[in-house]
Amino acid sequence: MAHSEQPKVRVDAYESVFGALAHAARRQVLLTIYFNGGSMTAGEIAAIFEHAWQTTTRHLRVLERAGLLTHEKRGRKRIYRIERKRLELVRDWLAHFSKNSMH
Amino acid sequence: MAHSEQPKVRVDAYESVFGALAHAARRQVLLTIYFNGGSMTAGEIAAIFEHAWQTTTRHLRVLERAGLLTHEKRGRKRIYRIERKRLELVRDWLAHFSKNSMH
DNA sequence: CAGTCATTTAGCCATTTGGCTTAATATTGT
DNA sequence: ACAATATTAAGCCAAATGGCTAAATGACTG
Repeated sequence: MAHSEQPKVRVDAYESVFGALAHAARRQVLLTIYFNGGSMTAGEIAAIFEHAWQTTTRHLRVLERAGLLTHEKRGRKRIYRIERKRLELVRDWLAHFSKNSMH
Repeated sequence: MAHSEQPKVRVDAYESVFGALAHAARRQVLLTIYFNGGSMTAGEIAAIFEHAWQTTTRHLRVLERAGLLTHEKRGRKRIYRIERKRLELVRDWLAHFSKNSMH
């Protein structure tokens, strides 16, 4: 019966999104996918880094848990897509500092 | 001779700012200071949390290193002030995802 | 089916983080 | 000077993070 579960969900959303953005490699992943048209395979993404593939896989998982990426299987490839909408959560948080309440 | 030292500075800026925002307590500090008119003493800030003061001091240090806070001594108190301008760095980063380059 | 390709999962390990407690410092009031 | 106040600094420790390597999965190819 629609008992507000929303707030906690939201809070955790901030937690996971800000957490995900806290690593340079993950920010880089988002930018790269975006400038590549919005989606890329795991392999293409991994190729932009020097560190081991598996490390990138881990970053992708973090980004996905945060809702910033989704993936879709296409044969033996996995295509990751950026969820631009999810980034708005950051913008929303920043907006608090513009509501010029009482200054 | 103005050899571009700017880029690295900028990159580290993203690193420290996003890093600082990755912890709920630190986001809370910023919001609280902001809604308190932009500045608060260390004690007032510490009072909003259940954990030990010293832990808050640590968070304040992180926020300050990131340029999101500055402080000023006033007798035995330390007044922390939010640097709203610094938050624009986040907005700037997000802006990359609006430049509808090639989509 | 055996082999290769694309990718993830699992598990190890060093480093960082974020609590805590116990000093230390600096400023003010008596 | 002495005690009290406001606050940071230092150092300990458990937990989280982010690398790595080795193994597993799942799809395609001959």
